[in-house]
Amino acid sequence: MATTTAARRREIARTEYDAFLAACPSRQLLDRLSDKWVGLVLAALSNGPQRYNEIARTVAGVSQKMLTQTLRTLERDGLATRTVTPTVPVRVDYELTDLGQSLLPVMRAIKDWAEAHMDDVLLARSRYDMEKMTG
Amino acid sequence: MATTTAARRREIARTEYDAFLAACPSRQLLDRLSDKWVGLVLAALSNGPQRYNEIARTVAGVSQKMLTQTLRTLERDGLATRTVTPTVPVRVDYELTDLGQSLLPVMRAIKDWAEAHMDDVLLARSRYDMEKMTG
DNA sequence: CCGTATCCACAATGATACTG
DNA sequence: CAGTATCATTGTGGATACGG
Repeated sequence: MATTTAARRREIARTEYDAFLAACPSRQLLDRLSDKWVGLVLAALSNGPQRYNEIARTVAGVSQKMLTQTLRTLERDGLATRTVTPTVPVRVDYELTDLGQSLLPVMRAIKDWAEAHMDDVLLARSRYDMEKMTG
Repeated sequence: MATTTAARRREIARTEYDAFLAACPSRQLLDRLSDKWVGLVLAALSNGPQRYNEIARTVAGVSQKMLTQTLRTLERDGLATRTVTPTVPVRVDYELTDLGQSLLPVMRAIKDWAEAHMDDVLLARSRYDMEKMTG
């Protein structure tokens, strides 16, 4: 009995913690921003409205599936709008909302830190790896 | 021949883009920050040096494996230091470096935006889902 | 042109058990 | 106390083919 208690308590702790994380605003935001394509699409849209294929060209490496998925989550979260013009063939424009615009300074804070300090990180990394090898 | 060319060009584009992303400082930073546990460990260490088990208690939901892995990457990237005191049993302290400290304002920018705007996002999300259901 | 649907490969995470 | 090693599971993204 006693042996199972520890495992059981860990399990409960994890469940509670998962709930806590799921409700944590910072984590929710980080989950969005850290998506492989969100940042790039945000950057593409920061220059004004864009058509689907324009974004696809700007974010050259993205697959159709992931671009659509990314744009859908942005729309769902109120960060971008999707406007369909029912011509033939159809035309779809995406544009940042005010909420989406307000995210740009945050992205820039990240970019600024990265450009200022990532070389330090890279240096630390190679030193660390070096020491590992030499013993 | 012509049919394979399109797929081939996409493949090349993806390879080049992957290389571009791998070299992009912002993406490298986002990859770190977005790690499930990095933000939480950073927050734990923001109050000063901590022992391994103290961090484990603060970040209640983390497994031993992930905590160790997270701390190792922070150390490797020069964001935290690891100090071993060879008593019996051994004592290990972790502490943020200046570089690690400089990351805290960035985390706070993220946290501030999240606390100010995530309810808007949640609202937009539920409206979007509602419209989906009602047709 | 702008997607959706399906399948598949691989990386990330956690549970568990063991060590100095 | 502070890890390491292994296995099982899940999630994420890409390729491909098809639809409005």
